[in-house]
Amino acid sequence: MPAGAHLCQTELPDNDPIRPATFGTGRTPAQEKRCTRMSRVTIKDVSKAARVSIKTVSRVLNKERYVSEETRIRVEEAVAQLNYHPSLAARTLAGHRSFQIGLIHDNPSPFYIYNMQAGVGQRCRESGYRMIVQPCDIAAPGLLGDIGALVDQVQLDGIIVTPPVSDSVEVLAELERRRIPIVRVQPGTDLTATSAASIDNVQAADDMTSYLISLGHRRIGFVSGHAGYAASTQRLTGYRQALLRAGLGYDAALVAPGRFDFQSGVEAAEALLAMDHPPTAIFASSDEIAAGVLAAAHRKGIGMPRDLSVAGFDDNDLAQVVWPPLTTIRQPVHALGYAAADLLIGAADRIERRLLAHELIVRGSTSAPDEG
Amino acid sequence: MPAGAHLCQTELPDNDPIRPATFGTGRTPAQEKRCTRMSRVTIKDVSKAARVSIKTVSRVLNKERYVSEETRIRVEEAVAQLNYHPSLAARTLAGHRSFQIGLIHDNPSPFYIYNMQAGVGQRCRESGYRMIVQPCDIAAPGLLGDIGALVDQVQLDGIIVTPPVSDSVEVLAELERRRIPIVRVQPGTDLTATSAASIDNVQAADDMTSYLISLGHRRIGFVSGHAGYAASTQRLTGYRQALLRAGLGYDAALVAPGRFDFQSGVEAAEALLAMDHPPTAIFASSDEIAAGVLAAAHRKGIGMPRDLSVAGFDDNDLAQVVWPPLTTIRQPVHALGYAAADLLIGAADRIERRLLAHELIVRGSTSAPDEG
DNA sequence: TCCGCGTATGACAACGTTATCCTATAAGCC
DNA sequence: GGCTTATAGGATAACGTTGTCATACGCGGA
Repeated sequence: MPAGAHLCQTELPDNDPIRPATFGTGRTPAQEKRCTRMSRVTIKDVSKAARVSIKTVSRVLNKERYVSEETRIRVEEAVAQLNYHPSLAARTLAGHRSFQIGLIHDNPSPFYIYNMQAGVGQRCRESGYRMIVQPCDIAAPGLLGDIGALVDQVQLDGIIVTPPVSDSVEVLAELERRRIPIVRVQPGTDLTATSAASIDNVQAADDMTSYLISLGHRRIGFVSGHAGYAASTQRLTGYRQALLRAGLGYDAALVAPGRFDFQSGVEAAEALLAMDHPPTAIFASSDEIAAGVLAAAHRKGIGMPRDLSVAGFDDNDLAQVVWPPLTTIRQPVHALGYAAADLLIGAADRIERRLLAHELIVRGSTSAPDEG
Repeated sequence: MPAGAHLCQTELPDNDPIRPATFGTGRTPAQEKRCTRMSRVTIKDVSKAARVSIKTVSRVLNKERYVSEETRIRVEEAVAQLNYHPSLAARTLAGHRSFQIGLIHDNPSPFYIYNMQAGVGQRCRESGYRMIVQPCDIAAPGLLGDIGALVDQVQLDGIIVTPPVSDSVEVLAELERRRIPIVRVQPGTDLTATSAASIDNVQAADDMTSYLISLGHRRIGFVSGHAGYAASTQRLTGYRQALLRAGLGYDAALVAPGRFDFQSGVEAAEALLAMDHPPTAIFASSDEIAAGVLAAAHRKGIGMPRDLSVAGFDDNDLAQVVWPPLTTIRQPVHALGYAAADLLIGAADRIERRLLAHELIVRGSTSAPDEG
């Protein structure tokens, strides 16, 4: 895949009489260089055009001090005129910044990844950084090696880790050994170890549960998320906390295990709805799970929200697409990504935690329970 | 964000008596280097450990010829033992390859992006490439400049462009000026201009339409995709072609404009179902649109599939989540991404077109029309 | 006048690889 | 034996930036 391999065709004809096959080319290295026409515009070209040294061009590019207004303008004009873009590789090699940050994820939700990337990408663009996305499998044996290789090879300026990788102590240790700035999204453990961007999952689950209680529900089922995620535990905690505060008591039989996906929602709903005293409302730990609950209820011919209220968590695209549309908690995923990138790029080197606001979104999937 | 700024603390105490503040350090550059403990493992360290020259190490890393088995093993052992990872920046600067490929998209479907990235990412990992993801806005004024900057700065080895950017002549021209290998996903125009990975949209839409006809439907509505996408036109062509072949005739009144999203499906369905002679089946150009059609039909109390059959296109997660689950065309998005990356990394420099197979998936949203 | 200091600029050595050229050895052939 | 050829490996110059240090100038104060 040598991109420019064919560019120099015309310069050295094979039968060049000056060049006997057994000896050198008879040219100085400078002459040899390469076909100049297509070659890259470098800082040298800019420095010539602006009649300054390359160091001065470098100073302008990096907004360093001690450059006169007049010189700065001359350099900037040359840059624009030549359409010059500095080589990231050279900057990385010479300086100690690569202008690249990594985004590591092993997350089954396309919505989450998509919005996270959009947020990170936006912040990157604002400061001329590049985003290297590395999907991974948290259970794969080579995970640590892969991540280490990424950091070492690319010389990342920082790295963003999303759940559930954000709570892997092995990954965290591997990154810390490399002294690279880390930002975790929604970490559940070691909250002071790194910078982080989060929402308050406990409070959010409490809000939703309280809302269902306020509608008049007394038996509220809960479908938890995947075991490896801190958010799963936190949301369960919020659910329980709201029940206890309302004096309703916590019944473990009303809690079904889920895995943040549709199928687990179907299975959990089938189990909950088969109980002698089925719940009048089910609070699912994600919109995907809630969609599964809806499907299971549809299949049983249960009218919603009249005979069963269903609530989700996330407010991704799914929430408005299913029928009935989901009452859910809006999680600001785009803003989480933006904040995470900002903690790497914009914030100083210190550890900081950003807590973003969630929001209760009421749609058609919940109502007061039917009397009878 | 200087990652390693604090690493050298212990080496040069401020009151170092050997170093008067006004003069140099009195050390040779080599001594000055930096604290060796934390510094990067380089090819030099490997060459020392393996007792060969750095060039030989380079040869082993790049699998070049003329290295004896014995030497190769010694080098590989040293690499493993030192946990050496070559600097991408240095390789890029010195060689003609950056081992990075770009993925450009402006696509509203998280599912599409997610699977595309997974496919591209998998192929990249297999060959040690990195994937730089650049979301963009095809209508933004700075688009061309952004893409040019990406290619120039990072010195990408190749670039993958997904719809609708894959049909932007401006973007294509900008990339071709830079002589960078391009692979387009699902291009609709200039098919011989670049390598490409596609499915046969016309045939797929024909397949679905023919299937609906085979069920007994005679009035089949169609909701098209967004105007800027080649796939929109192609799918409409397939729909029309199947109708004409079956002798049913093409009725433009049965075609409603859509935009590949849920809301446009709702609007299109409302229009189609308000006709005097509403269609007995609606073929939507995407699963998102189909979900909108389902929602609109639910709202009108229409029983599905009994009173209305609905078909989608893509077979993304949505198709199994909505009620009833969608009959749709499976588009191998992951495989498209893998193929696209493979065309850059694995294939020679020539232009090649890969056509991947689609599949008709029958689920509960379609049936024979109700007689009456 | 001389020194010191802040500002503005340049020369040149890194940075860690690959590419080019060169040398050394061993094998094969006349 | 001498020549060529294939194999193996080294020395050194790029690559395009940033970092370090040196230098030049102008100005205020001793």
